[in-house]
Amino acid sequence: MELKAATVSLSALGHEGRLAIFRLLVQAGRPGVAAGEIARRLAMVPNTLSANLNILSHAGLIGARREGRSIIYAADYGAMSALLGFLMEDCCGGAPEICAPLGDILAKAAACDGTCQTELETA
Amino acid sequence: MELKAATVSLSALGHEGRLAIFRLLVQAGRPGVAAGEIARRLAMVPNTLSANLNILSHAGLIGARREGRSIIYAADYGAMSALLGFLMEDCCGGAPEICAPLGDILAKAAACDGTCQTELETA
DNA sequence: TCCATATTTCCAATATGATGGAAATATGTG
DNA sequence: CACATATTTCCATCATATTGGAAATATGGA
Repeated sequence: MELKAATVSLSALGHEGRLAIFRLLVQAGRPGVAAGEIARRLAMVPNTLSANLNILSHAGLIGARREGRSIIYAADYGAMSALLGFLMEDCCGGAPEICAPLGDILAKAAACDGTCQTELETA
Repeated sequence: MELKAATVSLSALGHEGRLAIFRLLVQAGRPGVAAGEIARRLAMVPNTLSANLNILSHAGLIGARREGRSIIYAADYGAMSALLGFLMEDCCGGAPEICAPLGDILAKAAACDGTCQTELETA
């Protein structure tokens, strides 16, 4: 990933509504969530939601598929991974003790065993 | 970390110049880099740089200390860790196989043994 | 075909962010 | 104190993002 693409992704996430949408989809997993359901859960006006979904989608952070009358959105975990990797590239100038805890926390989150939420909260 | 704070951090990073600054500091490690040195390396006009450093600082992503005539900026690895953790909170709805690779990549980055750059590039 | 549901597109008003020149402040030096 | 260096603040301009109402499009069902 290069700088420009990362900028697009981060600025897409740098918006309260879009970040809420993205997190909802990250937590929802592969099945994803229909646009209408997102609007209901986050209390968003349909057109605003649509614009924001479009921005996230254009940034590559989420994907969409049609299912009957609904359009289902889902997080793109590969894009998310690339983005986080980019942020941590050459992290801390080779001093492991600085950024090791960072990896620890994230490894726990990736374990996805149900305990990761509380462990993250306390971190 | 709550939604609003994460939004501030992400939108601070969602800008080409600021993201370049932040990565430079993340790679520089704890010693940090003087403002003037950042300006030189990234070819930025002093006042624009100052404004952007201020935004990153206000978002908590970087810290500053004065050293003689210079002001030295350094990445705040704790804030970075909290931000990445927030993005991955309750990741993927409990399906480890989806976001496990994400943790793998980041664990490698956190290892900081000098090989992490190439490993990240290929990921 | 007609209607209901789901989502997007169009549009205009408003707000927020980015930029750089010039001046101001702070520190160190002779 | 006078001067050079380092960085910030002030300010005005310009560009971009956000918003929601209303209309348009797409799908499925009677």
